[in-house]
Amino acid sequence: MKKTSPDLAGEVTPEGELEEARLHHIVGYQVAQAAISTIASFNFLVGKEQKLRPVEFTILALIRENPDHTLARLAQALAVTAPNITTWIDRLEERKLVKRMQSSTDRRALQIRLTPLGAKLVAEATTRLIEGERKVYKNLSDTEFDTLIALLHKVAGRRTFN
Amino acid sequence: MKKTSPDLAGEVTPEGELEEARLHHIVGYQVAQAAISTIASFNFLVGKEQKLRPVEFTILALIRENPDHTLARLAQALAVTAPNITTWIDRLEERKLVKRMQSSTDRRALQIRLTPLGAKLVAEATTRLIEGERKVYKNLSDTEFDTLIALLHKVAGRRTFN
DNA sequence: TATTGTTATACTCTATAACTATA
DNA sequence: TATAGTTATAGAGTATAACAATA
Repeated sequence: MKKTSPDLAGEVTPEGELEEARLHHIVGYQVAQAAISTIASFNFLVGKEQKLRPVEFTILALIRENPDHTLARLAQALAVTAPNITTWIDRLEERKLVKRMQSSTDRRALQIRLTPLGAKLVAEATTRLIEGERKVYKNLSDTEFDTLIALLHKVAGRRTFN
Repeated sequence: MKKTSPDLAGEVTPEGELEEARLHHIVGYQVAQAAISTIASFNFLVGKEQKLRPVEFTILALIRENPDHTLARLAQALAVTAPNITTWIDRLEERKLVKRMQSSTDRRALQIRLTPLGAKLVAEATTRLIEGERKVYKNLSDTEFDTLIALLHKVAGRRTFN
């Protein structure tokens, strides 16, 4: 990679190291940059082999955690719209990974559960990820790893601002 | 919100608290969940008012940090394809926020710089975000906040796995 | 009258392929 | 022959609106 120097045209901005440093203190920026890494890591560890996208794993994981959730609550947890979640669940149901079940108390609502196949897939993917991430992110100590997860969980808990 | 109990159909998965706990130890999962929060936070703090999307802010921020980067390197930093970055830069250039400049050493390459207007926008957005996020994520102490950012930076640094 | 979920549809985003200009 | 960037185009993802069924 050859180093280049630009034709300064006068109407560009001058440098400022202070400004540069400030960007590193924005959580959203760092989360976005970290997400690029974790998505690539996911695809490397499980995505290709299990034919599972990050979103699909997250959906399965959320269903796994909240087996009695309705589609509406699942959509809220993923911050996507209702028609959107319908499409994703359609696809997962076609692959026999999840199953829509009618609520016994509210006949409008559907509840989503993993099938044994879906549960198996999530379990396998989870194992691969837990073991794989420790290797991928071996620049973090075990303590740092656990701290990071705890702090991210705190961030994720905040969903409303006013 | 009414609590419901599903019609168990026999082919659904039984529960398992151990499995549930394991999901929380996947960095990618926690990053994805945190990103939902930080994107919502961004839109609340600057997105609407400055008509800037998270991606656009990230692009401007990256240009701000690396003013001599070529489009190719910018695309790599964002993990998007070349045609994709062309479109984003087109839009930002139309708004007079960035400027393409021909490299003096490689006549194929273009280097991207912020215009004064672009630099002003990033600076303002940065200020809003730094102040705003501290309020939004007030469930984190200042120390935790700094630790989180440092650890995310470590994660973001890992981009290749083999 | 409000809510759950689906369908229809349009819009945005992203990726692949083909092209040019230059190295 | 390989690389930087653009254009053209198709596919995937997402959102809004309208609808049926139920609360």
